[in-house]
Amino acid sequence: MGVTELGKLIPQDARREVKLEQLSGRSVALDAYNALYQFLASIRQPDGTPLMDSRGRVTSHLNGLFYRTINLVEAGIRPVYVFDGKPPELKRAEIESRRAAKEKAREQMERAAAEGRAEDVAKYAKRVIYVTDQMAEDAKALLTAMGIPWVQAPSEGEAQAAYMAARGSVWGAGSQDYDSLLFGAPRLVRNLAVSSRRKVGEEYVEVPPEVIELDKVLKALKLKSREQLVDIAILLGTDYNPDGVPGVGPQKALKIILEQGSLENALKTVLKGVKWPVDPLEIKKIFLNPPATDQYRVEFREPDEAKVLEILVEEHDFSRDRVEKGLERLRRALSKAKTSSLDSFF
DNA sequence: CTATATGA
DNA sequence: TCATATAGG
Repeated sequence: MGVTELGKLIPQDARREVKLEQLSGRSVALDAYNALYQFLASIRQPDGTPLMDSRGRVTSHLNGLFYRTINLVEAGIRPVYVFDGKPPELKRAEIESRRAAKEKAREQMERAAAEGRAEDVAKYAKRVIYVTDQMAEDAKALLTAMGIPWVQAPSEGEAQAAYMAARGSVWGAGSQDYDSLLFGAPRLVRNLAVSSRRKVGEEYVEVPPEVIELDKVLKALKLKSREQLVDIAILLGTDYNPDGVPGVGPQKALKIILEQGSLENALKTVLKGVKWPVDPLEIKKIFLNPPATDQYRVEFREPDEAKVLEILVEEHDFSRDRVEKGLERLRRALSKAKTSSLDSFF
């Protein structure tokens, strides 16, 4: 989810649309949960069923991860996937409320199925998506076999990705959410995919990758610091207070922080009396100083092709032919990157 | 979401 | 070669 409202505040001149190839040679710390969730949401049959192996285990996340990763590497991009750890205590209420919403959607889906309303089944199925621990483990195993680095975050994955970008371990953080900027990533890459066509209603619109720089965002909004951006986000709503402040939208939030200078000041003045589900200053602390580790390595390896085949073909019933083709593309892309003197993967 | 088949 | 439809697991 993240802070969707914040997107409305980020003007066009702080965004830069790019072609995938323009990111060649750059490394990006990708929010793995974000990616897996999207694969699970979109890689489905028309009736809403995800891809599954013969034992009924969902494989949509592996399908998406395999091909997306190959495409990125082919474009010369070095992906590093960052997995979530333990969520902050502050997120507990929101996690519970999401769980409840999914439970409700699951009931609606079952009713629609019983009543033979196929379209509704597909609709509700997309609300009942869980990225399970098993799926994350599957994804890590596949990445390891492909020779692609991944990092286990102590807490929020986006915070870890931002930390890695901030200290120069990677060029940028990749996610659909804007939280990476709040966590201090100097650059956020959104829509990092190849086929960038996305369904909007009945139409398909092109959604190219875009790079958003924190400095440009602050400048465009005339903010003094990331801290003020965090303050605005808290007014708009974050994962820790999803509803934000009632009656405060992007423009008003910006105005309040520009005028008051800080959330602390605003709380004493224009926001006096506002009820918060959790202490807003605790939210601020998480964004400004989130748990992150420096126990990681951004190291690419030769793919273990036999292992990839074992996981995808033998274990999960992928077509051997397709996987071999994918591996060949990966091998070629890596060897190309390896011989290029400008940018070595290894 | 992405690969692949299909057919102008 | 390209756009569009459909399968993938």
